Amino acid sequence: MKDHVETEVCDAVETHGGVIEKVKKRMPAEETIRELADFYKVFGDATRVRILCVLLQAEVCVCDLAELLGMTQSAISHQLRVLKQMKLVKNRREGKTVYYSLADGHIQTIISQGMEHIAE
Amino acid sequence: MKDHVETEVCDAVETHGGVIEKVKKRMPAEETIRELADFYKVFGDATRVRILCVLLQAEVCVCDLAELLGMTQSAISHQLRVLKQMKLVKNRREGKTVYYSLADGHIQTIISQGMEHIAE
DNA sequence: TTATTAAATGAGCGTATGCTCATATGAAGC
DNA sequence: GCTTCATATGAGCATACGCTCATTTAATAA
Repeated sequence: MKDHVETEVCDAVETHGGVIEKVKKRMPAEETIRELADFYKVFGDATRVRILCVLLQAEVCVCDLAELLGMTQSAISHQLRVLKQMKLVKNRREGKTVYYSLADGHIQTIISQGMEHIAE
Repeated sequence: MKDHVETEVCDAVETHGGVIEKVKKRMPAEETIRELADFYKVFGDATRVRILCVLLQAEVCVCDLAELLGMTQSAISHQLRVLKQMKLVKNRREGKTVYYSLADGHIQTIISQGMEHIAE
């Protein structure tokens, strides 16, 4: 394995090189992929999914979320911040209370899509 | 407001208790949510997304993937294991070479869905 | 058998992540 | 002003994760 610089390709089939070039050309931009991964990362935590499942049903305040999910207000608040940064939820203030709701209709679709897969 | 034991709910609006009960009843099972989060977690890493993007286009072997993505064979192999455990990819052996491909048509849909969202 | 090549895997390490705890902010009432 | 209640946020910590490196497994060929 010391032939030429950036080649670690097995030589089982000679055509690999050609396939590699073709695939490379059609790959999404690195930035796009990174954003996509960051987006899905948000769904990759049970607490956040649970929050989204609640918001799928109703607009609720932080303390209700904490009660519903049996978690600390602080923990919920931290996660809501993540969800908001990724534009998955929005909020509105009413006096001392802050109400959160889904920011986007896609979210329902995305969750359903995942459900379908795990249902096999 | 000290009506029942596990109440940490704010009393901004009296109806919260009712909403909480309703939402609770319609929540997916904990196990389902955990599985869903684990499923999306797999998409939450740029390397794995890149691998999936490659496999979206062609069936390739491990060393081709490593070459394509400019990464170690070991790193790729570790990630392929994760993808396989989650049933996102399947493989077939041909001599010394192992070819990987997508295990499921859903994956295309899921990636597209994410792309749509980040495109805003 | 031994050698070679592709892939898989375990250990270890540095970083990221999700929580807790304490504190800060913001809004209402006194 | 001060107090209370709902929420936000920073620090710290324990765990999870993704890579590297070394080694092992698997298949072929000599």
